Amino acid sequence: MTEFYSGVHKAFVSVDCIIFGFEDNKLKLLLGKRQMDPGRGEWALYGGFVGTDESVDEAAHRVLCELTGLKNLYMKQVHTFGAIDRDPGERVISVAYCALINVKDYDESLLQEHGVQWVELNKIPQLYSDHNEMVNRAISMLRRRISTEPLSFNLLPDLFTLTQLQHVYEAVLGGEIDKRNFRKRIKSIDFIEKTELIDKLTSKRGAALYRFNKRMYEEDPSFKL
Amino acid sequence: MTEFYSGVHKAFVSVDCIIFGFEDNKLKLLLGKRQMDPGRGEWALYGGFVGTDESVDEAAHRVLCELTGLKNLYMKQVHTFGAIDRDPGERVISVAYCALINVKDYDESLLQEHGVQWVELNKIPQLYSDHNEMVNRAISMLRRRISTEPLSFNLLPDLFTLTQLQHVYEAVLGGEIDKRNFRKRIKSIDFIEKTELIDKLTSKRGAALYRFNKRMYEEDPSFKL
DNA sequence: CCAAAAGTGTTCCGTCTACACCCATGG
DNA sequence: CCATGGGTGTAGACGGAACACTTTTGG
Repeated sequence: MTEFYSGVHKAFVSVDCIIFGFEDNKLKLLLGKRQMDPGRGEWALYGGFVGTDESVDEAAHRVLCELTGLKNLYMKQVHTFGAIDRDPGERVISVAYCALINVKDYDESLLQEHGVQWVELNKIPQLYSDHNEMVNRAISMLRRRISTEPLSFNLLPDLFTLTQLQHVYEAVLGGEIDKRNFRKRIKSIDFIEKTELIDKLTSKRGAALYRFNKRMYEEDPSFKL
Repeated sequence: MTEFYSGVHKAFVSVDCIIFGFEDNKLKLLLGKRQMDPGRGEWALYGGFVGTDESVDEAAHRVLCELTGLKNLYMKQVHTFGAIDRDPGERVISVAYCALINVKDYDESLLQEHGVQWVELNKIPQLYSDHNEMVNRAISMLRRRISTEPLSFNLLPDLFTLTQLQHVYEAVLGGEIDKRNFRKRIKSIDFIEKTELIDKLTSKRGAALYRFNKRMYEEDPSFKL
């Protein structure tokens, strides 16, 4: 109940982004090699410091936007990491954020520019400091939430086929899903709308394109898959 | 990927504790009136600053121990709050922690000493700064997790009756539970052990006392209630 | 002897799971 | 014409929900 500003030390506060994307039916994340000390050259998450003129959430969105050029992406706090020596240089407390992006929205040239690349989940190297732990927590969180919140659409284009959607669930949950059971459940969900459009890219016959109706979801935000 | 220690500001980092207890078949939390500016006299959570010589998790345990005298309590990070003006004085980023304690372990005289008291969940007043939001998040987290993790035992003495246990679930989930179905499920859980002891305090007939076998749970940490 | 809490099984219903074949089309 | 992915229904198993009466004993 007591607060003394004096005699209490301050710390740097940073954000680190665990950025998931979906490509080639695989879940991937965006990693790069650190271009600064400490830890130069090590694989790491993309991050940045929280400034005076922004909240922690705003800092996370700013950093993500610096990297991707995209705003208003899905982003949720995962956990705050505060071990004394987690940063070898200074006392830095870091708030990890999980982001989901549609890989097709991502400008490829920015990958080069920021020195980051998409890495498959099962090929994640050892990362700087406690970043592997951040990734692991983000993955568990994603697995837990994907069945109760409409997250999967953030990894796909606005229009998607049911096969694509199923592949997202398979990639996140790590297992095969029965096609007929999956589609049965989807049919019972009002806010996944079938459009008149047909995707002819992935099959000769063509597959119906669906859309996530956010407005309808918000009217009745119950979800179970 | 870049980190500049220079030109980046530091912030105070604090922890705030949402402390749940179970008494009179009600879920309660420990609140007090702030004894310091800013916000002196307002209802608030108990908190403190993170020191140089401790991790954020350690700070949370230290603060909780200052208040209750108890160590090794169940404690989990809830969320980090980082709005620019959440503290009217300085830039303070606060990590909220949820703790579960057995009210009977708690020394009543400490309540007076620290100026805190047990408040029923549905009688929570308006709190200082963003503390109401912290409480709300902690409650949702508790509700979500109590069905998949063996949290309930932290709110009870080592030995408890099934009726007590059921009351904990009813208080947390907010609804009545069928006694027979509840007990059927408990019977199928190996790590909730029936002892030979009988509690004669709450009923004339006497009720069997049970115990949470932590070792057994850790061997097979699956749980669903 | 009665009030008060402990303790005990069965039936029903909805949900999840397993499973195999036909369709449309581009090359 | 055939290879490729798209699309569809049913039956059986399982788990959760509803439901009422007997037991014990202190006062």
